[in-house]
Amino acid sequence: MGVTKSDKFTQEQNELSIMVKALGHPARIAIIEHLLKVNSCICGDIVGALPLAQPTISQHLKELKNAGLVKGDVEGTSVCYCIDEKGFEKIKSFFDTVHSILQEKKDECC
Amino acid sequence: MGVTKSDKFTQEQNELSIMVKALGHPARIAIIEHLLKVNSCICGDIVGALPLAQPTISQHLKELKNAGLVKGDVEGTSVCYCIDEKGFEKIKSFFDTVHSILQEKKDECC
DNA sequence: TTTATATATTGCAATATTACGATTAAAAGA
DNA sequence: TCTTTTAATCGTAATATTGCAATATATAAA
Repeated sequence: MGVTKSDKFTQEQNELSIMVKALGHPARIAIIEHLLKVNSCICGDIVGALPLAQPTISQHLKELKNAGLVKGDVEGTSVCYCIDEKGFEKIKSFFDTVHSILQEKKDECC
Repeated sequence: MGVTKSDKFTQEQNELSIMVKALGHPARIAIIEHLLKVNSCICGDIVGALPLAQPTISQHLKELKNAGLVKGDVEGTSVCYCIDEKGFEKIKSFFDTVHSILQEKKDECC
């Protein structure tokens, strides 16, 4: 039905999947990579750097913001976007845990 | 248009986003967590462990398999699913990189 | 105040995803 | 062979996502 049964899963599972899902699009990966590359935080010139129209990028930025992966500071007419470390820490800690569990039980599987 | 413009992004961005996207659903997070919990690899009793119907889980497993995050070994009538470490290594290495870049440029941002 | 600039929002078309009942396929056992 | 068991596939309904043109909004500059 196109509708995820969120109520059937834990809050942690839902929260994690929302953050991870926000990175499940090449444009949003590209936005994050761009924000990492320019070493101060960057404004709307993300639009110039990506091959998508301004409204599309604005929408992607909104999703990244909702997921807690990006912050936006208004500065006059423009907006300064930058990475929200807290979100990335949460994701990283999940994958770190997966990795260490896999290390422990090395070779038990297929 | 509901269609991602993959051709406008790098192969790495596309591949990473496909793997990450596969984890962008609470059921698929739950499947991975389940596979980590049972310390030998587990078969179709994932269906018993999750609050979704068998065809739905089969579909989620297929997506995880396509993304290279899970492997399935046929064993008679049943199938033994387990985590594909290689996929998780790739994802982890992305988030490790993000983390270390963020460490370097501590406090430059918003 | 008018104008220019930068972003966000709206509305919509095309496509993708989620979920599951019904069915099929494939191997094991009677 | 027939039956049972397990998992995949098909078909379909409901909903979500992607992308952009057009438009709105908001601040700065003239």
